[in-house]
Amino acid sequence: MSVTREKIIELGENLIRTKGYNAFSYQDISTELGIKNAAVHYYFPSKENLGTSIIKTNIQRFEEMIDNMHSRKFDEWQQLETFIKIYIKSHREQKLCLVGSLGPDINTLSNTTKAELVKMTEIIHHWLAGILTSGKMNNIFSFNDEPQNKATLIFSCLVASLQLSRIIDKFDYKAVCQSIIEDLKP
Amino acid sequence: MSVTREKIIELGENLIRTKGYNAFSYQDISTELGIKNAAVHYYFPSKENLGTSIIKTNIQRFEEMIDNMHSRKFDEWQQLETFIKIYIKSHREQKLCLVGSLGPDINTLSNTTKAELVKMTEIIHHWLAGILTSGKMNNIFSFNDEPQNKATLIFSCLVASLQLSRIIDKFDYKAVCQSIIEDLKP
DNA sequence: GTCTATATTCCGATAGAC
DNA sequence: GTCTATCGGAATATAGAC
Repeated sequence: MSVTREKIIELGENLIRTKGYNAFSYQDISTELGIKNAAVHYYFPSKENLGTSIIKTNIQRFEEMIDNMHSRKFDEWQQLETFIKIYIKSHREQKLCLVGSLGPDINTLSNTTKAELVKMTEIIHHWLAGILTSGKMNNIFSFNDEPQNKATLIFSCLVASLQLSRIIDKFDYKAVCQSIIEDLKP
Repeated sequence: MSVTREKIIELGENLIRTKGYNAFSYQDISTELGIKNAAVHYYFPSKENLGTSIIKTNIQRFEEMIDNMHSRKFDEWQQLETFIKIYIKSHREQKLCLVGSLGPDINTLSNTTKAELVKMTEIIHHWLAGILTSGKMNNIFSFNDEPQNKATLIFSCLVASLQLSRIIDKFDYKAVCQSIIEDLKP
């Protein structure tokens, strides 16, 4: 695996999460790397190709995190907090998450890229609903809603609060996260 | 006020809410109207100009709705439900709200357009925090959080659930809205 | 295998016709 | 006042050089 290829994936992801998919160009990436924009096409023939690869990389990273938490026997609270920490980091870096940045552009994505975005979003949503279900069963979490629905509410809050925090002045992202946590306490 | 001008505003708003700001072009609008793309530039010299006007129109519409609810003496529940109905309509039409579609693109907007988006978002957020505050004082709503923070949570849920509903299959948007409402009941 | 020169298309925008 | 012909530039992408 080429180093340039990895750098392109990383730069591309950051560009999507700061400027958006339809606003960044191969030029943005090539300039940063000190090469011509066409060189990027060698690694990723088309933009759709790059977009899909970026999402695939993220899915892989997410699944590795899940595996890691399982092997370390994290309970539901630890898992949720690890997940939320990803968002707090995004907020600190003034970036959106991939779902929140690509989601609004879904109607402009190719079928393969769209399919990958759907896959990623459903994996995260399904995982979140899973820990909410088992956490509720073990009386670690307390809430009335259907876990599926509660997962949607929490996921939505995390995603859109990142978006709002870049718009609204003096936005307290950590307070939002704290509310999500408090709300689940028995 | 020209009819063409109004149609451009309407088409532009729909394009932003379906494809996103950086994905639509003056061509999209002019084709729909059966004119040349340059004709659109007569009404809106630049895209930034059109974007700003679209947001201004939305702010006006929102403020008229608020005034209307006040003059009809809507209580906090009626106001909240009227607000949520806007989102249910957006969901039915498979469109995002303006904040949820323009928000992720904020770093690509001109200063004037950005300022207008900030204004619109803060107006909505501030209004929502307001009815939550008075609703809590009058024991019409029940929640522990700071109203400001609760407003963020609810606003975020509405915004991002629209985004997620276009990605995730069999997404129950009304259930999300119902949860928001249930959660506030005393 | 890695990258550059170059083509093509489309975008936003101006100048000017009616 | 309303719209069209047309420009300059940027975006994605191909063909081919090293």
